[in-house]
Amino acid sequence: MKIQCTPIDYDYFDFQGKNYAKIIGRDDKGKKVCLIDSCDVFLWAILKDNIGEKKVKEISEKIRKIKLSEKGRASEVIKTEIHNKKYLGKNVTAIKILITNHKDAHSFAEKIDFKEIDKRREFDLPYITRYILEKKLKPLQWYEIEGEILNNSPEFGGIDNKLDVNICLKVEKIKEIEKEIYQPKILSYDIETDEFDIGKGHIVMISLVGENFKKVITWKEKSNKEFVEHVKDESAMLEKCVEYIKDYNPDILVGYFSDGFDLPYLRARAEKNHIKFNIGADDSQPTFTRGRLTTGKIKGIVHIDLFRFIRVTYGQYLQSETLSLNEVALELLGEKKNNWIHKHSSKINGGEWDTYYEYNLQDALLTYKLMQKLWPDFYEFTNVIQEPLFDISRDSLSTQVENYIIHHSGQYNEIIEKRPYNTDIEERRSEEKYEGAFVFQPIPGLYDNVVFFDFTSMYGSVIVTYNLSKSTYLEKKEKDSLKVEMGKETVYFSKEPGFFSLMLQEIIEKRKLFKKEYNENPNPILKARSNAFKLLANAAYGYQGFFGARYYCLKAAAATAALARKSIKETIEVIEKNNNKIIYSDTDSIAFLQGNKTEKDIMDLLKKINETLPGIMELDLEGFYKRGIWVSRRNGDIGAKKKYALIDINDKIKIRGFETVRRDWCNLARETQNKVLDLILKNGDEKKAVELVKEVIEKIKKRDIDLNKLIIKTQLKKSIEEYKSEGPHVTIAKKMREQGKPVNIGMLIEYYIAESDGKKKSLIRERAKLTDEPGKYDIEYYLKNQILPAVENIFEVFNVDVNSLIEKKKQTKLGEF
DNA sequence: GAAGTGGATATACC
DNA sequence: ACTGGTATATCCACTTC
Repeated sequence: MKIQCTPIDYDYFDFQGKNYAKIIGRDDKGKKVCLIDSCDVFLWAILKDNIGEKKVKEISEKIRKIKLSEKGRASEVIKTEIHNKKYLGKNVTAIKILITNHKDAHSFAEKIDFKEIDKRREFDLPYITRYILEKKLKPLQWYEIEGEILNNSPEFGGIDNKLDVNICLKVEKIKEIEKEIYQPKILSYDIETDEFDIGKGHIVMISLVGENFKKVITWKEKSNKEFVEHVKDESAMLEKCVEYIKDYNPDILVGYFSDGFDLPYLRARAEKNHIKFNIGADDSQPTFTRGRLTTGKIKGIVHIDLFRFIRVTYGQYLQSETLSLNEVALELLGEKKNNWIHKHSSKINGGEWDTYYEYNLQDALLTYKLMQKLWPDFYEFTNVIQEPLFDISRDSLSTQVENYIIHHSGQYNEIIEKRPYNTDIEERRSEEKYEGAFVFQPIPGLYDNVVFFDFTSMYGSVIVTYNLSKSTYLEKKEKDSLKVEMGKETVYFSKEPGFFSLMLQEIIEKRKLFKKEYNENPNPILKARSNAFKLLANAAYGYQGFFGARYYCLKAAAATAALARKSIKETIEVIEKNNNKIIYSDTDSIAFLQGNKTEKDIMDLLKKINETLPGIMELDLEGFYKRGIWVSRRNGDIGAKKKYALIDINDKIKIRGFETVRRDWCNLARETQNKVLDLILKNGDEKKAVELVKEVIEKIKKRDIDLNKLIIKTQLKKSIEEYKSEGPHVTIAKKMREQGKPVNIGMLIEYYIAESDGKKKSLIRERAKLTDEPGKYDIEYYLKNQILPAVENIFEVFNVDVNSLIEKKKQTKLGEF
């Protein structure tokens, strides 16, 4: 039997003491297939230097005879092979130890403690990773698979009988083929419940959205809406839901925050109703792994929680202030959630139910559309990193970088470094922080004609150019090595290119290539591809300084920062020597005055600098700006770093660091500051802006401001009990909890500051009120703690004291009484 | 009980 | 605990006089 198919979900099982991969995929006709396959499982024993050939063979033989019997499983070494490998860039002799069961790799590693053995490695690779590496059956690519059909076969304990797939194949031959990018079958889901705590209240309705498929299943009010299906009770609703999912037979079941809410809730209610939520391809129920975050897994279907993917890998490129479904959908799709204020189902009137059903359906619809929109990104990440979609959608950035390394180490014949033990992690975490980026101390002022240069992928380029990594780090000075001075300390790196730098070089080159291709031919796939490489390039530096990394090397991270500092300072000097005044610089960018130079002069300067830059270091023109403003810090009179605003030739404004871009300031302060910056940058003076601020002050005093504009939003970053210092948002979170409102870690807590009602209340938190709590906003607070701080330093640039505006008015006002 | 200071906290920049 | 360091600013908690 020969089929064409693409692997989607990877799982594995044990049969008669051996491991087998169980892969769910689709064939070219859209049928669900299951592939059963196995691969060599092994670990490496790396020998110490200068062990004679004979001795190596002897040890190899000794290892060959090791047997284990653990957890009722007899396991043994199948064979051993002697190889010339590389480990951290050095040539080593290593014994490849093939064993019967992957789960015993750790135990074997512990048993191999001969004195001639230096290190044991690759006992900690997950089986699926090992399988993909060995068989090169990469997720979402296309293959021609030859194999034996399992049909009612007793082999593997009759596994094919238990699986809801069209074909079950025992793999014999794998051949990669070219085909179009796979478009998965997606089903999205969303639930509405009476209570927020998992499983506490009833599930009122479940919505499902797929291609030409929209459903809301409910046991509450009947409806004439064609998409609403009414059943008799919660239990029947859950069973109907299972039926629809099985019927639709998706590759991907997607929700928004579904790891933390929808899926565990469904599972909990099924349990309460004594039924099975058996949506797995083998009729199993979803399972949950309890880490810091709950993760919901379904056999044979890739469960994706879009929120998680967006938060770790995608969020940094979004403008949205929260990563709520509403905001993300608005930004990426231009669509919103429907309006609905959550109520217990007992408090909903008959006529309101249709609104509720539509609201629920819209959420699933948005989730479905978002999944489609982000599919190119999921696909490209999977393609580049080569781990299964399930992991790609949840892994942290460091893990993504690490998996990229693992799946590309073969090119370098490298034995993969081990994961750090807890003792290693403890030690790493206790290491002193190193000096990071250079930030130029700006002088407050309004500047005309500002030019911005920046380095492309600066840290990545530094790592590649200077070859900075764990494998190239030298314990002591060697001849022809690179010397890096970092304050008191001096470190050395080999000039022999290391595999980490080579890999990163490839990543940066591909990023440049795909970016260029995208610019010539803009399409979502090229954008996603370029983005995937950009993300890896940017994360590689942080990875080397991350305590959990296999290829952790704090010295390399410190040297990267040191050489980046050196590089930017030297570039600053060149620009200064060209008679251009430096205004600002942060990490990889430099702002300076164009002065009397033409744009061509500036481009020539850029070209000249690039000619002298080493390796793959590259300086780019970020832009020409008509005007820019830098202000002073609120306490102290020096210029504030990381805070400036620019206007370009097309009157487009770019704001960095100001309150305008901070979500923990009330909208009135943000809007006012934004308008002030706009007026100043456009007009080149402050006069109109002063008038504007006066008006706002008057409005506040007259209580003419809508409360919505005064709401302050602060994120609850940990549980209420963990706070040592109780800020206003924590007090409000406490109140919300008392009122039975949902309070979760990560939530934005909303409140406003009210006038104290009689008793003296010196603390701000004592005056903080919930948005729906009646009260009068505190005029003084909003003037002195919101509006003034937001504009004071901007006007200071023009020697205008806004403080006096408030005080003066206040006196006249007092005089009136 | 006001004033000053350091710590805790949140958020942004790159 | 789940990439790094640099920086601003608020509000609380505590000390001091």
